[in-house]
Amino acid sequence: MLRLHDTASGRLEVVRAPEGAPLRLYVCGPTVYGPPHIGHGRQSLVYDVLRRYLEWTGQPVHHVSNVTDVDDKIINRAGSELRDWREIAEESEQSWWQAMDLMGLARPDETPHATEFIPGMVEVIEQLVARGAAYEIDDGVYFSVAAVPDYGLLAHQPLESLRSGARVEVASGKRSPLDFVLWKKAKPGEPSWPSPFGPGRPGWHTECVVMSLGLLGEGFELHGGGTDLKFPHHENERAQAVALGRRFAAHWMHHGMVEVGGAKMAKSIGNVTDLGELLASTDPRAYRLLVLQSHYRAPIEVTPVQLEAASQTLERLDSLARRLEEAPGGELAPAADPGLLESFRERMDDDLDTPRAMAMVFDAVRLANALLAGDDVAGGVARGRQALECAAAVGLRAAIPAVVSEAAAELASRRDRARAERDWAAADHLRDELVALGYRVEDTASGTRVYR
RNA sequence: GGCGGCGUGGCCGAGUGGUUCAGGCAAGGGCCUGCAAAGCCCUCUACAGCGGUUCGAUUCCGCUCGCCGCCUCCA
Repeated sequence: MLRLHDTASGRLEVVRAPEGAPLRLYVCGPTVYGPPHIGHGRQSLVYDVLRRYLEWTGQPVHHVSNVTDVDDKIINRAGSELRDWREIAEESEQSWWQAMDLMGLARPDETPHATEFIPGMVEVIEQLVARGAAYEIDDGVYFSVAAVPDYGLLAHQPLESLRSGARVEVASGKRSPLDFVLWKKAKPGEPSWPSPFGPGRPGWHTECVVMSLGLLGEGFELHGGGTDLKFPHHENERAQAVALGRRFAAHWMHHGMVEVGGAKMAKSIGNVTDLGELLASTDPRAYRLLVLQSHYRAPIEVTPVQLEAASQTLERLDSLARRLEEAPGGELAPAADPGLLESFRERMDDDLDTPRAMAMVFDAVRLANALLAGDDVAGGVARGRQALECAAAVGLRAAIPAVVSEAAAELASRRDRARAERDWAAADHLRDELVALGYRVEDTASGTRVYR
């Protein structure tokens, strides 16, 4: 039974779908105005892990994640590059999915685009105006936070204290500095859609309300996103739903930021590492492992040193997989002792304690290796398979050794013959040849093992 | 100013009121091996500081110092 830290209550809460139904998960996706950075990568990994884990336990998931494809940032970039805003959005989204595929992420079941839901958003805005929760002024339609008695629930601050800290300028006509724009009236040259308030485009906070409720339904189980979205984005989503009289997310989860030298990585600060860059230079699994080795709510540093350490760790997983593949009688290994799988689930169910879960996995890896090296091969295989299964449950797959070329296989068997004849010079020479071909060479009880 | 979080061994990074432990990386020693690689074993015994509670605190409470996040766009 999964329990997660719920941002709304501040406590661990059981997150559960109705019997037999998929667990409905909504995650705030990217605004596509540039290539994804490693912070986006972490986010996608966190929810990929959650989703895979749930599915592994037999709980299906209905995962929706939006794509904000119309927004000031996109429009501004289009303006400065003298290009069509749609082109920016499309190309940025492409690079997004490219990176996600490279990371081995299961795509969300649905990826709604803001521009596809504008009529629905206009409808919601009209309803909010009709209910007195929104008002129109010169430049747009604004939501009145005063209309929601428990505004500040996610921020854990009363309206008054949020207002006193507000750094945002009071737009002319806004009733409260915290009021936020629902509909932006178009200026000349800006993309626009028709509405009763004149041509314009929606503000950012409305799309997620319309898409999540529309695609998942009221009271969907879980809404996620970066901790920086708690306020105001998620607060404002929720405020709209409340003002509409609709049940919104039952639970909220927020993941921590990627930091650089202790400071949040953000495009606005300029300390951003491109995700594509990282994936080009590292085994993408290393980033997944790095994410798994820290808790999702904690901030993480992603440095070359850490990625290198993670890659080394991965090598333990991969070498175990090679060993299992060759273990004599592996097919006859006894059924896995459920002990590890049970404790693994316990750790995961406790607010996705992936660091401890991973510690258990690597503990099991070590134990499996010890058994395999000793006289309990069957036990080692069973234990090893458990370890690999747990890793796979969170999307971490041991590398499947590349198919060895005929030439390499020939070199390997010649080396075995040389070794049998104790012709070490020839054996070492053959090993060098294999290495030159890009293979790694290990000796095993059954002879030379080559892999890439 | 308000709200929230953090400070752990050479590095990263978990966790807990008390016997033995996170885990990984790195380092050193050993085993195995013709050598190497992989693997296994051992070593490296830390919890910012100061008080308090307690039979006992890294873990609870208070204070101090340092750092960070949110309150504006942001994953």
